Amino acid sequence: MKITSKDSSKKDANMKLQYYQKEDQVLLAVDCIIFGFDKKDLKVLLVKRDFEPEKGKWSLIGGFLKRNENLDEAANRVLNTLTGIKDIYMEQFYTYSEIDRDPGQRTISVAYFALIDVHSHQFDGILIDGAQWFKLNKRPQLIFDHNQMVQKAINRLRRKTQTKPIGFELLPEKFTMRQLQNLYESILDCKLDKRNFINKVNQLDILDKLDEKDMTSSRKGSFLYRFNEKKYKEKLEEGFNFKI
Amino acid sequence: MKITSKDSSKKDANMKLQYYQKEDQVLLAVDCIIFGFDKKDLKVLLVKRDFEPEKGKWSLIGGFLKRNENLDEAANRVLNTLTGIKDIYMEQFYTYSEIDRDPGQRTISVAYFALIDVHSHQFDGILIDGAQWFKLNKRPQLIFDHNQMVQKAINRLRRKTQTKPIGFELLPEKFTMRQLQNLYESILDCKLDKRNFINKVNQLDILDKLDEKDMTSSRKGSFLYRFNEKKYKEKLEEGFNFKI
DNA sequence: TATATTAAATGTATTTTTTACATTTACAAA
DNA sequence: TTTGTAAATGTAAAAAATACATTTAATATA
Repeated sequence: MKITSKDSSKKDANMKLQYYQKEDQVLLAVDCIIFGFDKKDLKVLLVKRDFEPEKGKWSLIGGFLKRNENLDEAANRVLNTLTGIKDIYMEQFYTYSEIDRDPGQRTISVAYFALIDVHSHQFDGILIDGAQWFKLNKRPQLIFDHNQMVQKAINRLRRKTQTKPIGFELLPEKFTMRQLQNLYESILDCKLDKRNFINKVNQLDILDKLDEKDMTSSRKGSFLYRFNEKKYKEKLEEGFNFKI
Repeated sequence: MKITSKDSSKKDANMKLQYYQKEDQVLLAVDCIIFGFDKKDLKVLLVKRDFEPEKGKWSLIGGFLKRNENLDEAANRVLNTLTGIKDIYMEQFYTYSEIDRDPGQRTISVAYFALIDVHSHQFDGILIDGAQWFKLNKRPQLIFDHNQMVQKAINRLRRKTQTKPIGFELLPEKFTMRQLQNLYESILDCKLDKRNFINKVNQLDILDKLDEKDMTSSRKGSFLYRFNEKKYKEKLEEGFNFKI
């Protein structure tokens, strides 16, 4: 019975092949640039590759697309399998297709970037073997075209965080203004004026100021804020534009 | 001899397959959103599909990636084969991978948008059978996820033309200020103030004002301008940012 | 050759946004 | 109670964006 069912599924697959039979097929991979933010530094999660070719070298987290999933699903599966992480912000940004980009075999790779809160509980210590966080400007050389991918991801992140409120994905749910400023300073790689930054963020009017304070950074303590997504979406409908 | 040579090339192909043998392979397509600008209207070039499935319906121009080319090459080849157009501005922007997006067979499609000068000589009359320009807001329903692709391409075009001087790709080499303004008005779908627009463009200081006038639009005639790419690139190096 | 017509060309005052910048405050630790 | 430390706060100046009306150059026509 099992064999029969396998056969019939194969037949289905074959029937679907009727239209474009003569075309070349290729391997499709996904690679993920995983960004994290720790104190004042933007970081990227890399792994030591544990299979050939280029075994032992630093690499992005990646894997192959399977027949029964779309690319977003593949990216999430790969990420989850290799790191245990799930339900995080992820976005496809470019597809790499140079013929010899992967010496193992002709492979086209669709690159994603992901944003995670490094201090979230799903992380607590558990980084898989061979995975390591690197400060962006201290990252090692990567295999294939992965360096290029990281650079393009940084550019995209830089652009997008200025017009969409995705930066909050890199922070804990509750954060101080100073943390938010540090985040933007590290992403944009520049110094920002403290007062102007706070004024600007307050004008956006999409954060809730909490009654809690973070006491780790000073005697006085600094108020915690939380991104109010509902409010943001309401304002969007009214034509509001996020802009840092 | 021919057979031998074929065999050996097959062997080479097989040798390359050693690393990722068990992974699924898929068809990779490219689809092109070709934008043109005519008088006051942004347009898109569509074709009546002449093969199954969905034969006879309106579609983007597309084709399959071949083993011996990268995606940019595929996009250019497909465009050239189907329309005769070559050497134009083209940019990859998103990869579509829903499992049933193409009922013919599982196909992942990498979408490109292209910008052309509708009045350039390589066009002179010769539009292939079944191809037709449509005003953006009067375009027909398209097959598969092509409507989605066009919408995303428009968004990308809108964003990018505001920060990069790619709009000129849609105009003839020499153009009037009014044509340039019409172009931006149609891309951004809004009215712009004539004097402010001219002032802003002049401040950018990347156009050459020619001694020629275009006499078709008025008795007085209006001066022709030309984008000075060299000047633009020099200014870029000095930290200049294009912004309309 | 004078007149009419049409779109092109031009500048400024006002408003809004961005920038630069220094003092006081709240709390914990000594 | 004093001290040290980062947090909190507001305003004036500069720059950028906006709103807006008249004159001009050329052809066509009377």
